[in-house]
Amino acid sequence: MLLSKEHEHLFIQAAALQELDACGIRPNTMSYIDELNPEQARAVTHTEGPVLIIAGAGSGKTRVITFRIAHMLRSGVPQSAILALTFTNKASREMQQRIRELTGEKLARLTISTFHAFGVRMLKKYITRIGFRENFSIYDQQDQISLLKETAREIKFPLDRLDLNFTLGLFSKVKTGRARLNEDYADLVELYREHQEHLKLYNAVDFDDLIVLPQRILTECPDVLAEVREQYRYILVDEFQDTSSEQYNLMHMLSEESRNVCVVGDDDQSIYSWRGANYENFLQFDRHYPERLEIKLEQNYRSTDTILRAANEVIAHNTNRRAKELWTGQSSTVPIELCFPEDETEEARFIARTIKSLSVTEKLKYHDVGVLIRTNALSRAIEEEFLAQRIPYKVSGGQSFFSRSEIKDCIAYMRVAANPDDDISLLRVLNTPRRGIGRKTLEVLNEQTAREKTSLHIAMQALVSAEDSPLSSRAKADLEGFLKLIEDYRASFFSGKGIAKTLEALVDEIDYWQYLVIEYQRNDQIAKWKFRNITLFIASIQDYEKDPDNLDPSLYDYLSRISLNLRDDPDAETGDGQVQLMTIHAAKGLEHEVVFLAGAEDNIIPHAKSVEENPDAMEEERRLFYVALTRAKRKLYLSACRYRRVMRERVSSSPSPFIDEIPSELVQVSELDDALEPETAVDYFAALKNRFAPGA
DNA sequence: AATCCATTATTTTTT
DNA sequence: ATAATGGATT
Repeated sequence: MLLSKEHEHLFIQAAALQELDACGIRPNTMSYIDELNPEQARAVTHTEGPVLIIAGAGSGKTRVITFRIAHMLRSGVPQSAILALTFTNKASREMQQRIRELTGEKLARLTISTFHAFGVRMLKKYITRIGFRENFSIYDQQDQISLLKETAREIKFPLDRLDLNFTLGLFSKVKTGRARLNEDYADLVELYREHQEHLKLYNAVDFDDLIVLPQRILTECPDVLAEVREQYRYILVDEFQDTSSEQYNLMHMLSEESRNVCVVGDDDQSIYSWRGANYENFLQFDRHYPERLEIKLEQNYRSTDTILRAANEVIAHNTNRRAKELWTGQSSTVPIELCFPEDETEEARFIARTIKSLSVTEKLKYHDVGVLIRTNALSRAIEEEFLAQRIPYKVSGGQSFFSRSEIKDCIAYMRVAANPDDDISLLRVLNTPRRGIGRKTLEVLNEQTAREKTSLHIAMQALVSAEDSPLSSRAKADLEGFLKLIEDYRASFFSGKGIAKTLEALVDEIDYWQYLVIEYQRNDQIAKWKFRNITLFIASIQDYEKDPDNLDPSLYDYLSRISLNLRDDPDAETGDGQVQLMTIHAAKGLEHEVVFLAGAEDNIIPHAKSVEENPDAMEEERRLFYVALTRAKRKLYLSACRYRRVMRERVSSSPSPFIDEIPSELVQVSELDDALEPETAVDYFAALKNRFAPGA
């Protein structure tokens, strides 16, 4: 190919104009075409047939996708015919928002959702076709771990020989066809079978099922397949590099006939292989859609030349990638800044101080700053410093509001009301608050469930009414009371009373407040704080119920939102004027004027555990580092501590090997001036005190 | 038989 | 620092 860059552009521009012509749209009515470069325009206007868009970091991918959908709508494609699949809920919300702004239309019939949320939609509609009952529960990792423990106990699998996380990961691979239970894992075969059987018994599905079961429906019910294909004639997949084989298969099933499928991705930003993301999908796409149009977006509009060169150099060390070179017109003399703080406290202090001074000297707004970390655990020191320095910040990800024990208790009650066979949730609330149902009673119940192959709820009903019940009359009475509670509130949740109102009454009836007071008698502040969280939770359910955009506000719908993280976190504030603190994974797709990468150390990135488990992970860790670098628009800071507190010990730490892959002329090592002013020290303790004892 | 209390091991990333 | 487990206590 001897065409110069400009010639190539002209050539592609001409092709884009032709596409427009073919749709009967005159270019001058499509003003936004002028805002796109030729490749982008082509990607927007080529709506028929398969398209593969390789979109480098910062190449305007989101613009292309939103413009493309807007363009299709303007060309007369009905909203209901379009299915846009994203990877995270944040991405799908954002896409919805941007398209709404662009078209100025209500988008009630447009489907933009994550693969998992789409799976839930399908299951809600069709799950009875494959022998499941309605009102299924969705089990997250936590629930799955509890279930695995229960199952192991039941079949007397020695718990101390069971690595729960490893086993769960293996089971997930088995279910999605990425591993087999061969002779190495012969002892796990029974456990796996029992585990799956329990899921079905409890009318529960896991995250993998959300992708696998819809495929089963489509395979077993040709009428459903035809119906769904007929509806979604245009399919778009964002973050294609993060799709798993199962997700790919689902997408392929839907688009095989219409062939209008557009996938957008960047292999250099594939950072979810631990969740099944499969690089092979690019090759698979080439095979399944040989007539596809391939478009490469390589012009970067985000970062300075310095940052981009560093990122390019780093990622070039990976061997497994499609050739690609990002370029930008934005030259810069501002170097990447690297520093070596003594420990994580000093690192946090450095970050906080730098942000403060930039906000004065450069008039930088807090929300233009992103602080990236490899693991959630690294956030603590930084959060404490931000609190001390009164820097407003927002953490995305990590321990969310919904994983607090008091909220989980509420959710478990709601889940049991929706699906009484959900043993895992039932076990959680059975004796919370304490109602005298303890170990011995549970033993009897467990015997019954194992013998009769039923859920706990059914076993309880049987034992309460049985004449020759092995239970004491007191235990019987306690169980009976519990069953009646569940039955009453189940009815109430499904009556017109409202979810929030019912939950409020339930919390009141079980006297959860008293329970908190007893559980936390040494610290009544905590009890107050937790009860306040419940109040917030109830209020957020009320908001959900009042929201006119929710077509069908039911308990069931609300619970699936929560399981998919599709919810409005009452903790999350506007985000305006707040420094964004998050993991690199959570930062994908975002950009910030100034980025700090904290903990750029060996064993953190690359993460020791991930490399130890799987040597191939090295390249993925490098991609992760690459993603971190390319989030920055103007200025990038890297910091690597000399020592770090790991658990309770202070261990020495060395810089990440990836730092050495950045050309040294792009980097400036900066000295730390670590004088801590006395009044800041006072503030620090005041802030801490305020944090742990609010209002005191 | 249920609950209380001290000792022990445990931290990757997310739908 | 937190959560789960096992032994002592009511």
